[in-house]
Amino acid sequence: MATIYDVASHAGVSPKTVSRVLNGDAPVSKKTRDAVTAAMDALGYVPSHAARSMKSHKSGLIGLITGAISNTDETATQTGLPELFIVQGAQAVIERSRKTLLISDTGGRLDRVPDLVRTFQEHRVEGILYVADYHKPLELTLPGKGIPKVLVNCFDDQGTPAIVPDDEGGQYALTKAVLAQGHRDVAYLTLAPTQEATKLRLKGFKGALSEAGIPLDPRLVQAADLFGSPGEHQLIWDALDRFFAGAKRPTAICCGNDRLAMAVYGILRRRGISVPEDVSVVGYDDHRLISETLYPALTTAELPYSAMGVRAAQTLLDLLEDGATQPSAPIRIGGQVQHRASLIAPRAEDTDNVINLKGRNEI
Amino acid sequence: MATIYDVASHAGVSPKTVSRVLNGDAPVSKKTRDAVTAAMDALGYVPSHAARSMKSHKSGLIGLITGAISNTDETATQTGLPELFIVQGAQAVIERSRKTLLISDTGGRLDRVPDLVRTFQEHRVEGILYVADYHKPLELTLPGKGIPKVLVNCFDDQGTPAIVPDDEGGQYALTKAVLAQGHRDVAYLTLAPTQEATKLRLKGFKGALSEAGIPLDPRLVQAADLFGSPGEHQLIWDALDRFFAGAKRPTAICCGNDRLAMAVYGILRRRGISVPEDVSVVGYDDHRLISETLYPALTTAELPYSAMGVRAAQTLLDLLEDGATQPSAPIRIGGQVQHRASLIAPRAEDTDNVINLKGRNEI
DNA sequence: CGGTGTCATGACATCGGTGTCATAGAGATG
DNA sequence: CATCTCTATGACACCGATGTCATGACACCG
Repeated sequence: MATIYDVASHAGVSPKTVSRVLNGDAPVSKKTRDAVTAAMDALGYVPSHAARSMKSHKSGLIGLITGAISNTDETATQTGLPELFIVQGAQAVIERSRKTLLISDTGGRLDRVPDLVRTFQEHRVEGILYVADYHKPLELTLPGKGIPKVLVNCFDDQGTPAIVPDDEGGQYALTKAVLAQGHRDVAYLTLAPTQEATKLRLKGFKGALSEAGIPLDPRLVQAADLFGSPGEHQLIWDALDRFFAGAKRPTAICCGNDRLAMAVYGILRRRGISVPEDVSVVGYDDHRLISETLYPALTTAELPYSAMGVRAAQTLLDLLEDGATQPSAPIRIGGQVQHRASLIAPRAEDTDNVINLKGRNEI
Repeated sequence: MATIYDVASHAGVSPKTVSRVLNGDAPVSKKTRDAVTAAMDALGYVPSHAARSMKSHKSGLIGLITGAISNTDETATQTGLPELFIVQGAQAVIERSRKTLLISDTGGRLDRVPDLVRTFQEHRVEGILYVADYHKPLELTLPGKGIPKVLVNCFDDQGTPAIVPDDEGGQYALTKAVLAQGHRDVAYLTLAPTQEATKLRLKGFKGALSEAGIPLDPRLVQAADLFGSPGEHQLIWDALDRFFAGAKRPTAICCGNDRLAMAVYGILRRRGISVPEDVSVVGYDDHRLISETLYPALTTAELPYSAMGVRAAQTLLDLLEDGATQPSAPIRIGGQVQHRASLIAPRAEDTDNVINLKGRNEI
């Protein structure tokens, strides 16, 4: 590979002059510049990042740690939308700022994080983005003291800058959209109750109900997420059994994510219940591969992963410019409700019922 | 950040001795080694990759170009399985060889490839993996003359090493599995006819049919892929209309990918046809988010993206060791047929029919 | 006891750029 | 024409590692 010295002698100038042409940081006569440029082309010269960053003490690298890239089939916790979309958003921003993203993954094994950070340190990354596979508290202490960091989809209690989805607000808005269609008996098939998202979304769900003056029927809230493992279909059957066991059958079902909604579609069909005529179904994530392809297309709340990635990268870049930072609460990113064919108004008899209720409540 | 000089003076030895401790390439007395190690710990020393690679002329970096990471929502050509899984496989292998993967993405725009390669060259990557989003001919000439490259999911006519899926073999095996259940009237809802995968799989489909002595009914082969765009559901309706228009209705439907199968499930339900009792459905890709979650779970052929990534990385590493390489044909990677609930034997009357036919053919 | 080999260590140059400072000319000015 | 600015360029050191070669301290040998 050609060096700046090769270019210099080829063009009959000093290496420093070549450097000046490269960086445009000092006047160079047009004649010299042309000669240098021609030499660079002729030799196929590309400057060495290593030499540059060594002198400048700036690597121009941002490290990103994720589990997405090698969620091995074994550990595959396909909770919802792949973190990949977060990486997308971050990549776009980082690249625009003329830095390079160094992506590493844990392969699903947290104990590999120190190694990855070590590699980042060898490369002298200027900052680190740590991306979790779903909204959760940070499960470890990140090494790499002194390197600015931004957490994405997770948060710690040290005040490290963190970007998380607004689960409560998203479920609230989605539930409002369901109620706006006239539904009053709304079931909620949640993800695992231990998950951060479940707790927050349940809050949003309850908030929307109570605001509409609808008491929460505990029978209509069931958990049914096994991360896609074999027993899950059975779990959903059972949950639906409970939903439809009572006198007042739900006219709409909220699902913990689009993946659950996909399973619910199939199971409802098997039970002779059609979507959306008999019961409306909504998901969460707006995993478009699912939500747009399902028939009927799925109404869902956007999990704004791409926007979160963008925001995280911006936050990190700001942090790199400003230097110090004070602890702050996680930044919550909101998403849109995507209204599609799976959500319609309940049948007339139910609607009447609802209108009566409504009347009663409001008078 | 501490340097080797800091460590040296802290330990009271020369920088070169610190280097020896780091690399273990020359004898160092235990006492000295302990002092150096202690100094490194005390200072939090991490060697500089830049300085090392400058001296050694080896970057230890492998570049990977993909479109996966920022398939913007606009261009989102969600044809099947995300290339992500290819990246996974490659990452695992590269990491095991103590190299670092530098991942860049085109953001769906091919014209950015030269920039990315340029960045790779600045970092002096030792090799490049180019990953296409679906099986296709390479659409551009890759810059970066002299850098060993391996194509994944695509191929050129220059004999560049390439790793592609065995689409023909996969569809052949899958179709055989369908026929083995006793189906004789099998429809095929293909992806866009221009796609490499469509051509190859159709070959496999036809091969399996003809081997079973079943003539191909052209009416039972329809294309219906719009990459998930809005008009697609209608397209599938129409294709299914044609399938069920004739006297002999298909008892099984092969779909171009799992995503199409997901849409087909919904549309069949709407038409009052149950899966798998009335008609069996199979997909392609084994996109487990879909195939395992759909109810009933989907029989499908594995698109071995992870294995392809592994093979590609290995091929590249071999190439780096051996040096020169002679042009070769693309390496085809086969996948397994995943038998799940969506494929069962056709109803008795059809089976009788089949048995008759079979009898006729065999006698 | 001098010669020789081994072990442990250090001095110094080098990789490919860039920052600092010096300097040769070309014009401008008085 | 001497002096003063600029402009354009080069010499040289340095960033943080490591390869090469040299050397001091012993131990061993005859």
